[in-house]
Amino acid sequence: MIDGGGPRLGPARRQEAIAEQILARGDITAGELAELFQVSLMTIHRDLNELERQGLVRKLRGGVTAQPSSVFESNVSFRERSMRAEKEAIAARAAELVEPGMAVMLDDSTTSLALARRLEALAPLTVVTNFLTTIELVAGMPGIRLIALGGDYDVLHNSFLGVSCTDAIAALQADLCFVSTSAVTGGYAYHQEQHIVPVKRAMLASATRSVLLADHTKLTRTALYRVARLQAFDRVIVDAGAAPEALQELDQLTRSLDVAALLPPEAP
Amino acid sequence: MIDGGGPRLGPARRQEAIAEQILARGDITAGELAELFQVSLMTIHRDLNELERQGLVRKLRGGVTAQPSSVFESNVSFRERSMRAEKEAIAARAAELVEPGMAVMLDDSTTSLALARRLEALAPLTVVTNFLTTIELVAGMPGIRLIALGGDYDVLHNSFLGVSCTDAIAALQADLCFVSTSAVTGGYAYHQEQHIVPVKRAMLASATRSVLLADHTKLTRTALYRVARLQAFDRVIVDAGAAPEALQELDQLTRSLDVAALLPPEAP
DNA sequence: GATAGATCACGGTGTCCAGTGTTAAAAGCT
DNA sequence: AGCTTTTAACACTGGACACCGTGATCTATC
Repeated sequence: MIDGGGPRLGPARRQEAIAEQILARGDITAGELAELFQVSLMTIHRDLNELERQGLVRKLRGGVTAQPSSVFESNVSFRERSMRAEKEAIAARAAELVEPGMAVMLDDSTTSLALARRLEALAPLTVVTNFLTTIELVAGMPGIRLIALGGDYDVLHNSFLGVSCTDAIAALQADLCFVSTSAVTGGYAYHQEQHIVPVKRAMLASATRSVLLADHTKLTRTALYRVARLQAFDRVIVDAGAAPEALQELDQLTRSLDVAALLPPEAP
Repeated sequence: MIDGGGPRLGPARRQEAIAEQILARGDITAGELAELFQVSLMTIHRDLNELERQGLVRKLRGGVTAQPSSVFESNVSFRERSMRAEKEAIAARAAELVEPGMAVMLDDSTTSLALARRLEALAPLTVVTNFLTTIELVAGMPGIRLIALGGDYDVLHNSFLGVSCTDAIAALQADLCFVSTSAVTGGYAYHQEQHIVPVKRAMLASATRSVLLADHTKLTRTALYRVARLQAFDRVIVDAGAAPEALQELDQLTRSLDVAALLPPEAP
């Protein structure tokens, strides 16, 4: 009983809820979903097509099943909406490290994106990134010099990767680089996807100082590919939602740990 | 007497007309413009701020004057609207040279952009470009692999330039590259701006075959910086609006000339 | 300081488009 | 074939946003 006749959700929210429902139950029919969310069958089909395109579910005649992959690296717009407060808190703290005149490097994470939004106030600044979303954002900021990192375009992350990208990074030297990974455990930062790893490593190598950004959910997770030791980062920033024991352990393993307090919810 | 009480123009059109007016007269007051275009003073000021941001005019107290630069390299959205039919004709002809499976390189010109719009139908394909507008467009095309060329972001062209860009180009090899320049005269292709030149040259060097795209207005114009000999291009495509004698002369100077007939105006 | 010019802040208005439903046609299954 | 599920096509709608004007406020120039 997820939805007891509550207010209509936007399509994005509804698709999340549908995915959740499918992930939990394993499978379901389109008709059930239509009933559950009080929308037409057509709308459900459209949602399912979208979720299938994202690789989260499989449609078959008569219903839909969860994609049997254990990997769950969701797409940009989804990641963008989750942990928003935590990301903002981390971004705010990260912004304190940036001073006018610096060249900062940002990776293709939504946490970095949150940081990018705060950079206009710190102009003049040079921003280097391989994240198309950030590129489009920063391109509109007066006073900020933008250097884009090219490479093979990756739909899922909306960013540029591959050899061209790492080569381009190697030819630069930034004052400060901000990187986020999908998991942080046992003194190492991990990432779910292999092809992202060399890019993040190249960024670390081409920056004078580097900072790891990780919301607290990353601390209890694990992922397949090792990116770097935590000691490789000059600083690690997490939000205050983490368990005390996790923070304590982390503090032992990092050169400098920063716990960002959650900000009061903004009043638009 | 530009506007005799005709229908209200959209802001873009009006700003063009204002620029034209200023370019012709040298200077004018905000009040006169408000009267001329039948809009409020505030709107005129907003238009003038925009034109000033684009570097076309200079505002001073009591009026506005033309920017004394002879250069008139207008911005993307302006270029996009001019010579539309010609660009489409050229793009259509250029698309005939592209075959599925190829890797094609596109420069930061609106003519190339028109070509990019036609590429989805020719998938699978690899597209390489430094033009942010094209990047955003192609990123949404399934079946097309996109390789972005990074570099220093240039607001005016909405593209990436500089050493990082030429380096990235040099590391690649495309089957076919499409380039456009601001002027074509006396056996050479010229461009108005210095920092664009190395990028176009790098593209020529990194492509097996190269094509120059030029609408007929380029043939009677000239620009400061020499990009390359016309002989350096395997093919030159112009639209049918060119003067016969100009075409004849051009034919002598190019390896292979292609005159694209204007398409019938599309019926949306 | 007086005045004309420029900007700011707010609210109104029209347009555009994402999102949705309906109906009809197509495609699978039994 | 007969049914169900899925897709295609079209029209509607509500909200977002661009655009513009009005009046108040700020600023330069005399």
